[in-house]
Amino acid sequence: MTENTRKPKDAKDRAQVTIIDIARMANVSKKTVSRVINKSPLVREETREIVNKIIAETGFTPNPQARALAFRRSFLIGLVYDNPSPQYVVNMQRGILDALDETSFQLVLRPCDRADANYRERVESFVIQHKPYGLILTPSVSEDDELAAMLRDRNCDYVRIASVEIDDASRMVRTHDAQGAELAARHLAELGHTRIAHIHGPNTFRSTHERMAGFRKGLADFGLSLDPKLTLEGAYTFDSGVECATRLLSRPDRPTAVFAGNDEMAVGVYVAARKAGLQIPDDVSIVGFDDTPISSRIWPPMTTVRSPIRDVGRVAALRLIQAEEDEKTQAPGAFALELIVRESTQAL
Amino acid sequence: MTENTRKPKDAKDRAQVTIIDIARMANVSKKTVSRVINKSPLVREETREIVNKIIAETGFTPNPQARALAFRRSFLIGLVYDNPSPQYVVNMQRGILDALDETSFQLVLRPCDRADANYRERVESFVIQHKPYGLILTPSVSEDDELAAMLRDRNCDYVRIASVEIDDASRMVRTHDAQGAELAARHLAELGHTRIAHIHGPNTFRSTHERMAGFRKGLADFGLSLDPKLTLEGAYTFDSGVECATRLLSRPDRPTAVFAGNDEMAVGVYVAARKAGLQIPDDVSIVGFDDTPISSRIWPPMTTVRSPIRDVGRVAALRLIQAEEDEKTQAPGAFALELIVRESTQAL
DNA sequence: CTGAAAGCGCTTACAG
DNA sequence: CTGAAAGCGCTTACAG
Repeated sequence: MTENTRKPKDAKDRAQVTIIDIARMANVSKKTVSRVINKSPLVREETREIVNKIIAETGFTPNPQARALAFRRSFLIGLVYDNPSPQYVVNMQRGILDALDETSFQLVLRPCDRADANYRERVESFVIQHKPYGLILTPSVSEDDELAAMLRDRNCDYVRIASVEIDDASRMVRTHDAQGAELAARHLAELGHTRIAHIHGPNTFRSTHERMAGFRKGLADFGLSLDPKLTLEGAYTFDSGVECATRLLSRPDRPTAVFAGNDEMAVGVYVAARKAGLQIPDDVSIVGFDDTPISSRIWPPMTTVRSPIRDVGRVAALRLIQAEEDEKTQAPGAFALELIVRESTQAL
Repeated sequence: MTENTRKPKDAKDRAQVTIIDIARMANVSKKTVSRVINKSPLVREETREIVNKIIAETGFTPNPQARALAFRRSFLIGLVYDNPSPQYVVNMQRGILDALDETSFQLVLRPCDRADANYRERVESFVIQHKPYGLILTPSVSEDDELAAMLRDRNCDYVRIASVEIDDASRMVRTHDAQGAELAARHLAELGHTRIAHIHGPNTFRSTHERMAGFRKGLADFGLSLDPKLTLEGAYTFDSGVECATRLLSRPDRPTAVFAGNDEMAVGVYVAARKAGLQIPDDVSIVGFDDTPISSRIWPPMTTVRSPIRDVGRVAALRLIQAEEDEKTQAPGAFALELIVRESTQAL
């Protein structure tokens, strides 16, 4: 092996080990090394072992820039999001990073703004320029069929996270929002509430309708229904939660329970309740959605629907980076939600 | 120009425009185009204009993978963080993305865990493999001199965000934590508080000592000092805030005000106060640090020290991507903090 | 199952 | 100020 030693290119002997070095040491062509790296089946098992051994010994890792150039595809996974809740984004990032850890894929952030008329073009430019390995789309951008069509057209792999099946199963990771909202409804009904308000998200979001439909279904099981006068459209933001709740709680027939479409708005309901001099849960029960950290930090701790966002992110990333064969042994493509009962709800 | 038209490589005529196409159209060598792209001064102004015009017309953008391979340096900016507060991370990301928007730099996430014995090696592997254009280090990893030394050794550019000058000015973005904490102390002293508790961060963090020193100084201006019995070490986490505050608030000589080293812990103080049956701010005033979103969402809204994290992120990113000449006209390398007075503090 | 040639789209080092 | 050659470290397409 000493005869293969190359003169170091700099004083610190940090000349990068390349596929050529490995090829020389293994007495094969660099193409064969490339085949081993890319797990091609067209390599004799014995050859593969020799090459892998040398790769392990030298600590060689292929240069991602060179691979990207030759592959015409980079090793970046783009997270495309347009989400009012920072916590959702952070949890999603964690899940994706869980999956990318120890791989040579990198997570790249692509926030966007659906209100921006050029937002699809911006994503498209990114795709054209950086040729990401794949994109993960979170609600509500995940619901944009035009965006998805553009990506297919551009031959860019993607996974859509959504509460409804809006694409091929292989390109979807689903969260069963309706079922989660149903749990919330049943919980409130079981506690004896009948005058129940719902502050939902923007009508342009699929999740809004999913959650509302599930909530309705849960109520219906107890012979209850959603009073239109107690059903308000929020914006999934804290401020909109405060505003809607202020209106609801000042009504003469004030609701005894409020189900908010996400935690951000639910926290807004807390503040509106306090400002109105109401006690939680004595005067009003509150249920949120997402189980973001704030729900357990606020007082009283909030009953909410847990969406396993981190798991969702992990599975979405695995979808993109795993070979098709592995995919069969893989995690589920849909996640059930669970109700986390804390202290913001109580029997009437 | 028609004679330069190349046969499209695929049906959709999406063969990428390359530097060669531009060179042909401009009647120069590709090297000259390269010089224009890289803003080399060694190009005649007239030539530069012609080339730039054609670049603009064709919408050409140089392939980042090819550039990275040739440059031996990628266009990725890595955010290296090990921070207990998700909000800090999100705000930092936003600021960095503000700066990278419309450039061809991409933000890549590199969370790490200082408790992991191999954490420096992990960062090092990333640097060796991906050759990032630069790294942004946030507290507390930014305080690790060994990490910085490794990066210098590896010729990897970086910016450290910290509350004290621990590196060359060009590699630092500072937040004046001490000065911010001083504002908090003066505020509480002016309100007439004298039995003031402080829950600080881990002793291993520089920010802990900066904030504590500033707080002490502010108190001293009013002839007050920090009682060691009312000074507890937290972990910058919500749970540690609850725990420390529970101990403080159950003392016979219960403090009338608590200054927490960050918002996360301050929110823990809220919960401990409520559990102890105390009213905020009537029974106890609370001041946090960071002005993360939760501080304005919680009830009563929290008085806290605002750290312009997003701005800090933006400036840190600009430091990395701007040419040296631009740097002179650039934003400041240090940020003052401000006290946001809300409703969690009141006169004794 | 394996390899030699050409190429991915840029930049460096050298020459003029 | 400009360019021809070689190279960055891989993979594709082809051949055997």
